[in-house]
Amino acid sequence: MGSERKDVTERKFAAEEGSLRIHQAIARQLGTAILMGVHKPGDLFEGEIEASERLHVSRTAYREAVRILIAKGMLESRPKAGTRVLPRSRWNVLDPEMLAWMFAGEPDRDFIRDLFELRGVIEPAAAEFAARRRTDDQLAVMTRALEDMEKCGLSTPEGRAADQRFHHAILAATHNDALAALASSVGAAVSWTTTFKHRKKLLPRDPLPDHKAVYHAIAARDTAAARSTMVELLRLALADMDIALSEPLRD
Amino acid sequence: MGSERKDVTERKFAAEEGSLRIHQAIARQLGTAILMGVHKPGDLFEGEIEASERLHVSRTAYREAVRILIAKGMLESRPKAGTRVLPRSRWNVLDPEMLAWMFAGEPDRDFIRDLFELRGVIEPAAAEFAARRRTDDQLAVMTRALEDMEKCGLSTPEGRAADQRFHHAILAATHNDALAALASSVGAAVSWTTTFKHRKKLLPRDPLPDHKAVYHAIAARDTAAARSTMVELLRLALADMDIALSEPLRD
DNA sequence: AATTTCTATTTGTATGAGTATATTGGAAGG
DNA sequence: CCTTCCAATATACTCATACAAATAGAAATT
Repeated sequence: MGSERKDVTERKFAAEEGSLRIHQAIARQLGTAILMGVHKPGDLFEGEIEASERLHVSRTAYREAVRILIAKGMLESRPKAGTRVLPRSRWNVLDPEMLAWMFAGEPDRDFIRDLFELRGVIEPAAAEFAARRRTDDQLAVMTRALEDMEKCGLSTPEGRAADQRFHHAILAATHNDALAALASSVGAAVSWTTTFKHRKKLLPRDPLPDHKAVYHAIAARDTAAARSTMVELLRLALADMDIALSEPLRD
Repeated sequence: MGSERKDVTERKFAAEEGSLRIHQAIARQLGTAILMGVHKPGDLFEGEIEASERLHVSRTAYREAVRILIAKGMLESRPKAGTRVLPRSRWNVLDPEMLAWMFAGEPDRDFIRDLFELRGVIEPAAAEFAARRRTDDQLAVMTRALEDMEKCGLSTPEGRAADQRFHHAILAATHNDALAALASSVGAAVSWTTTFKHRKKLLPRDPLPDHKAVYHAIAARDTAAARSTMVELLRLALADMDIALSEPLRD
């Protein structure tokens, strides 16, 4: 009975980090380790038996975790050759789960810059499409998101969630599944913006005016204004991030 | 011994569709079924035992396949609740493997249109960044890709591969991992362009001039020209696709 | 030196038993 | 009659073990 109890606590420990299923917990653990550079591209993993024993999980659970990471382009595995980390260029860095893993740890400043640059490419165009194609329902979602932002403020989790909902709604309103798939990437960038701002304690400029300008342009189906107001919103958001100060954009 | 032999043939059959491991084959089979609408969002899958028996594979293999699809955002599974198809908005439609599955079957015209629109957003900006940041090595890759395109022509698989390499090299030359991660998506769109052209037998306008114009702009580090030539390249590519004719762009 | 064959190692697949968890229906309480 | 709570139950999840397949690398052969 003592040993049974020990097993249970060990399992709970393994799954700790957020009450995930074990394979998910292991995938996350390995995934973040890779993202943080503990395992570099080209590195060979230990064998399945050793690895699963060291992590106190069954081989089944460990293998399912590896399958997840393979599906995200981080690993490859072949009999006799073992499982090794793929080059960064093969990683699906825009995968929502992967972005969440990055977001949990200390963010890679270079990648944040990349994400922001992606935002700069995607969102103005998205705003333009949204102004042209949005339905009234989609506009209503933006309305509510903006109201929540105003009510809660960006210092609360609810307010930040509303901010993400607003940008998400714009991408959804493009009626383009490929663009909409980038919602999590854009959302991650949005999230990091406020996080950085908060960390630096530079008490925030009110971001609502920029958002409202975009909103009104989309509501009025004014494509040119939608693009330009979004560009302005991004310019201000970028200015808010100390990344813009400490590392004044390459080129 | 007879039964052993039967087992072997059955397994080989299950894995057929390209000498993949069984879990990969099942993942692909289920994935394409979902993409083709056989299983719609919200649909519940049969239980693990039934499913694995029907497919003549072990629960282990079936479960690993499901893990892959969950990692790509297509499924979700919880004890007692079963495993069900997630709404389309959750699918990672830009995942390279998923694009390959789409590409194998009859393509969804709407999604091709979406992909092309994404190209129109991404590639002009990417060309501009590439003109600014490309290294000589990266330019050399483009040079060779262009040579191969010229040598082989777009009617050969080698030529088409070279076409993709060219566009890939541009994204790589942006030095932006987030943009580079979209290479497979852009590549899929590129690939479909020539496929469609070929299918309609409208014997191809020579695409080399457009490509060379972009190339020279990037070589000369002329950002404005890089953008404008890429826009022109995309305009012509779009015009080539009968999608542009039969379904004359929404809006 | 190049080619082929062998073999040892590693992942892949199968099976069965047992656990954990969330849903659902029903009982207790309002 | 409606709401809240609880327990029964179906389902995925985890584990342990055994065996099969594949392949990288060594060894033998030409």
